[in-house]
Amino acid sequence: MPELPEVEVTRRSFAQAIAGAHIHHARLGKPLRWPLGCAPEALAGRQVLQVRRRGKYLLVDLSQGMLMLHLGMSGSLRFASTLPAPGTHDHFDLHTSQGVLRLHDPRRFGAVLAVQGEADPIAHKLLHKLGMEPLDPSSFTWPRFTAGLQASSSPIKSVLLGGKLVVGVGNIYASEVLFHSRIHPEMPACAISSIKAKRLFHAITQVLEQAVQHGGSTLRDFASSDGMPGHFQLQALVYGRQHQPCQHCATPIALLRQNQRSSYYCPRCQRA
DNA sequence: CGTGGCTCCTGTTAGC
DNA sequence: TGCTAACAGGAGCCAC
Repeated sequence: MPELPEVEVTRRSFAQAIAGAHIHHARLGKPLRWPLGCAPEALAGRQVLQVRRRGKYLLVDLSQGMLMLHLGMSGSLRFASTLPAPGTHDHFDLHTSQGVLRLHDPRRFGAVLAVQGEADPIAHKLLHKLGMEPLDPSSFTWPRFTAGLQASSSPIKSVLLGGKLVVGVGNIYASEVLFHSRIHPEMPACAISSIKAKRLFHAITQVLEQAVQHGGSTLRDFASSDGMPGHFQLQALVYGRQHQPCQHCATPIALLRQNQRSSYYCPRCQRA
């Protein structure tokens, strides 16, 4: 379900409420992408310190070690003082002194990992290769961005989705951001002009930031952890709009497949 | 070593 | 209307 804005909105919706909570017990449902890494009983007694985010991972710091949560394609979190009995797609519950944190994930591409910390081999393997944080100006800088583009001959759409240069841009926002910067999705990253690269750099920040501010959603079924649905203020300009007129030039939006993912673009505004 | 394809799983939708 | 097939917001892994 989630790209960076949805993950960040989810984080903000329960980070304060869960901070300081003591874990009573944890419950697992069906297997997720990876095993938890410890017996659920081993989490009892630990305290939740804070919730951070790295890329699309949520990092729940505990008094001992941390939990890494990933929502995959279809995951969502709820945090409430009480929740109904778990349904078929509720695969992780963390009962605490301040409420229950629940992962709902029909497709089960998501994950909950109990690790020692960021230096833990498993955590390190997943986190160390992640690219720049687009909403952190000290991480996401123009020199690094343009150097990264120069270093790859892959199509720009693949580079954005790859997460090695910048994290958090998923399939929807990749199309949106390329439309905003008027770059064809198949353009090799290293062939993008400096002008267009600069537009892309700013579009990534602006589009993601705006999405966070508006409650996170071009997504159909997104809801934050308090159950509030996304507002849909943020209409996608190209994603999912094949055949519909481009908002700038009225040319029908086109669809192409790259690495088994759909890319939507305006063939006129985003000429190669 | 960079790159692209495959894979995990279930629910929804498009097309016949 | 009903069945089937294609497709869906991610990303690690493994062949080239």
